Amino acid sequence: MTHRSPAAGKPIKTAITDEDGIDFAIIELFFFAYRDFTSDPDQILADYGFGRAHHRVLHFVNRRPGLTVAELLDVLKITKQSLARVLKQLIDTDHIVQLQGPRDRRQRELYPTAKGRALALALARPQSRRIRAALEDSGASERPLIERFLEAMVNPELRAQIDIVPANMSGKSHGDH
Amino acid sequence: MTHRSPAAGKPIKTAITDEDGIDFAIIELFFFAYRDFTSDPDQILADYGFGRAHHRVLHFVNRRPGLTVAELLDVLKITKQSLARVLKQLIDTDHIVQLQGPRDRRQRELYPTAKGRALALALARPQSRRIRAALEDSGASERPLIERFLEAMVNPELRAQIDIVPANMSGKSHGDH
DNA sequence: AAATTACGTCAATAGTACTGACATAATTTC
DNA sequence: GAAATTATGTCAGTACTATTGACGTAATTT
Repeated sequence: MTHRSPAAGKPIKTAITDEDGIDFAIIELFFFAYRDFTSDPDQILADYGFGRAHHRVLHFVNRRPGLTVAELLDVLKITKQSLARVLKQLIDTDHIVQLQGPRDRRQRELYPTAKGRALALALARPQSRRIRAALEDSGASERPLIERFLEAMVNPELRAQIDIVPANMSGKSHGDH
Repeated sequence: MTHRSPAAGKPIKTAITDEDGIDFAIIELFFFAYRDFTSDPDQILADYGFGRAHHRVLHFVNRRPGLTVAELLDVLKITKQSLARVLKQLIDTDHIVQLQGPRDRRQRELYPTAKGRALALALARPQSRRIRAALEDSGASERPLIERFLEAMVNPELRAQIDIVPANMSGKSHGDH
């Protein structure tokens, strides 16, 4: 089986290019960029026995303290069962606490503890450093443009999730969407 | 267990912000953007019984026809065993063929078939559309800037992988790195 | 009182990844 | 030519993240 099987098609020896107007350059850059962007926190998480799923939960609980389980599922686009294990571990290790919802007592509002806040910051630090360096490389004044591009990459109907974020205003000023 | 366990820390009710100079806005945008960017091909892949791993292999074999297994492992940053199953499936379904290396007969050069090329294009099409739309939203002239930013997000020592790509020159002209 | 909602949990399964070990063929080195 | 190294393939075992389906409980709504 080291060679081609009898019914196999002929090998194409030319590289795929921008034929059909496909933007392979940016597709590939996006893959590499995200691969390395997530590699920073992955190393820290390994020390805790956590994975990427824990990071995402921790991030959003810190960003929107008091969100409910249902809201978290909606943001992460995963199922209840997938969240269960990860959330349980974060609660057992005292990174997150849940409080009974004030209006609806069935709901669990999720909050970070001091420990959970500290870990979220530690995980975000190398990512933020990478972003700052990349912004400087491409001209520091270009931040709003990068933000607009990334936001435009998100499905329009899901962009509402972004703007839920309470207070990330430090010169954003993109009130035009 | 619906409430806090006795030893649990106190809930923090304020949202994490740009304290410590952490760029949460872009961290989060990058997560959302990549989530939706990969959701397009994921739907197509499901029809074939393939996953994201198949997509990545297919992409790079089309981008660098004739690359060897070792080179592919290096680009994907996964292990031989992880690649094995995915690559075998792509070969069995006649999307990829392997030829004996001309210089070194131990090597397997990987090439796409017409079928594999077609699938790679089909997977890239919605992603490219998304990128084009996002570029238009942020001003069509900003493409080189977005490219520079994404490239700067990649680990410097790994940037060599990007430039291996044979011919994606359609007005790139960023020969300054 | 009945239906619905929010959440939790159990069981079974899948996809992607890992480490470690071992085998084979081809090339390189001594 | 024999020995070491290299490129690849494969086997066994494990882990993490995710899935679907089913069921249970408490609280709210109808």
